[in-house]
Amino acid sequence: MRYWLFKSEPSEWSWADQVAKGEDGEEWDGVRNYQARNFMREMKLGDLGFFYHSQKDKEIVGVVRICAEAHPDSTTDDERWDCVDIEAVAPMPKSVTLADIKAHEGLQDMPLVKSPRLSVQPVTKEQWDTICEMGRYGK
DNA sequence: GCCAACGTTGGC
DNA sequence: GCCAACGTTGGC
Repeated sequence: MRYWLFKSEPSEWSWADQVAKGEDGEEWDGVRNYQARNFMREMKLGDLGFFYHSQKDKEIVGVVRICAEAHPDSTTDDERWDCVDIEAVAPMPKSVTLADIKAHEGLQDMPLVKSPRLSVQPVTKEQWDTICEMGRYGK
């Protein structure tokens, strides 16, 4: 099982939009970046991810699960682009802000901090556990 | 195949 | 709203 982070601008696609989709999930489409695509190709059914709001909020607001592995992006005919489907699992009881992450020992190496523009990123088990604790995301 | 130009993203 | 960083595109 691996962990990931999905970044979205809330005005484009927010956590509320994701939750509204329920168990059907939604394509994480529109990604036109090779690194991000490659990460999506590595994702397995059941992997978990953080849902991050960029721009105004800059915080992790919820947890999602991969509910379909990589398949062609339906928003383009360009066969280079694949995407996965994700479904909302639960909100973060306490959202974890970018400032929190930057201030926290051991989290400064996250791509979120180092490569803020990468829209899909891997998260290590240690980082995952730390952030869950910060967000009071329980077992 | 290189590299300059351009567009986009996202933090501040 | 600005600007820096980065990735992609396209001309050569």
